[in-house]
Amino acid sequence: MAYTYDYPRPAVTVDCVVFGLDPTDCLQVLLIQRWLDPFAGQWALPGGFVRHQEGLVQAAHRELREETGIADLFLEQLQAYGQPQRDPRGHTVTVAFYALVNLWNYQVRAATDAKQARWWPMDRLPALAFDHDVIVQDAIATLRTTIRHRPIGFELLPAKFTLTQLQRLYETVLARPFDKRNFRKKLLKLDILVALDEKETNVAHRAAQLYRFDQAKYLERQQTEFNFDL
Amino acid sequence: MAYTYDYPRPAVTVDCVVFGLDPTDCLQVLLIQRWLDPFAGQWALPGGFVRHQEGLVQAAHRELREETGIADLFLEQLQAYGQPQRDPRGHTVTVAFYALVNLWNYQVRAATDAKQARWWPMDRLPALAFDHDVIVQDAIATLRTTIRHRPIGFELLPAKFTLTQLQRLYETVLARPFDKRNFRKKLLKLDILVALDEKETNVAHRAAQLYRFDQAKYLERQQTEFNFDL
DNA sequence: GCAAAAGTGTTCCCAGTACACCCATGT
DNA sequence: ACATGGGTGTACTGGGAACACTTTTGC
Repeated sequence: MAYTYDYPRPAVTVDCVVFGLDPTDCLQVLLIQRWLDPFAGQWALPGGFVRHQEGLVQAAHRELREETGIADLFLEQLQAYGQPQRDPRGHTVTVAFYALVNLWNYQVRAATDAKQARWWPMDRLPALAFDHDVIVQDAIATLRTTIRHRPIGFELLPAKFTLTQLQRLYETVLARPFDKRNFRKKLLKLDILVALDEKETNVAHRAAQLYRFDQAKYLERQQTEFNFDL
Repeated sequence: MAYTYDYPRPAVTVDCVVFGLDPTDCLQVLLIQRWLDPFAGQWALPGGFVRHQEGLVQAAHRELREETGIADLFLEQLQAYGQPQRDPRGHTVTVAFYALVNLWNYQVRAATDAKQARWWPMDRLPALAFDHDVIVQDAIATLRTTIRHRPIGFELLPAKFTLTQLQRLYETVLARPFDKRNFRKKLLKLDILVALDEKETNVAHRAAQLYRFDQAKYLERQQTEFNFDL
């Protein structure tokens, strides 16, 4: 089968920078090991060619499902990369996405996947294929700005979480410490968290209050010129 | 001539949302009228197909030069749009850019261009071809956030400008009033503007001090955790 | 001299920051 | 009883917001 066009066309791919928060509070990126040339054996972002009549977001979700088994995750476009030399096979434009997953659900799955997918700590990534190192750096920068302005951090945590978990998440992503009292004051005043009738269990210290993020409340506040801004 | 591939490929285009500031302080968008189907006769964003081995930014600049005569302008990627139905001719992915020009230079040029390019006031755009209305709305949203965090507003003004012009620019883009004294205080304290040895001339009122934006100073400040944030 | 915009300082308030101790739970 | 993290309040400070009059220029 062949497909013919009047003018040359670049290939179009999608690539995903998937972030997950380790139980030890280290931000991880999901990579897959390439089988085929170019860059056989090297690590790369999960992704692949956009199919005929397939949307970009749809393609990103499909590739993630196929290559890592992950479905139903937060996924948003980063930007397109189109330097003509970025792929040695020929002119290829890739649309990069960044995604956030709750590692409490997916931790085992990806590690044992047949396609050799693995989580790597953000600050100790291996050499990456193509221009994927640039894409990862851009994704980290975007994650850092976005997490300060929109409540996407919750995507990295389980549905029920403690304020300390949330604080550590912000400290990890932004690589800077927060004052415990000020952090709690700020977040509770935003009035987008709901205290559950539940506490931590089986911890060797005072059990912490569990909270959940209230999307509906956030959307209300959203209207009335309110800003998240951590 | 024909080009053949093993798998179908979407076409790849670029589209540019070019903003200019009218002398009457109205934000304008540059549109071109289409000659050919689909959407013949309708207004659309300047743009077109990415050529073989051509970078995305390069393609955007080329199309702008060809279709509107504008060169050397601020241009940054917005995002890619790839809904399969967005182009009736077939699966087409477009990478959208937004651009800023100083209308004091380009005002006449675009209006008299052979390809029927025209500036339209942002709030009274005609119906647009493809999904270009969505792209324009996204570009406006991005412009509004970006102009508050990075000093890109100066791209819309002549090299020498008054503080009142700058204030009106922000008021126009953000569609909200600023207090004159507070605005000046804030901007001058940032220390990225340089007062010139020059004043306005031929105005029927007290002549205003002219300033220019000092890119070098901005880059210095940039390092030392300083934020623009208007 | 009048119309039109330039230019300039002070007060108030809120939000961010810094900071230290007691409490609950499991071992 | 002890180790571990959970949970809480206050004082200070700096930046944003509100606000009105004098100055300069061309006509």
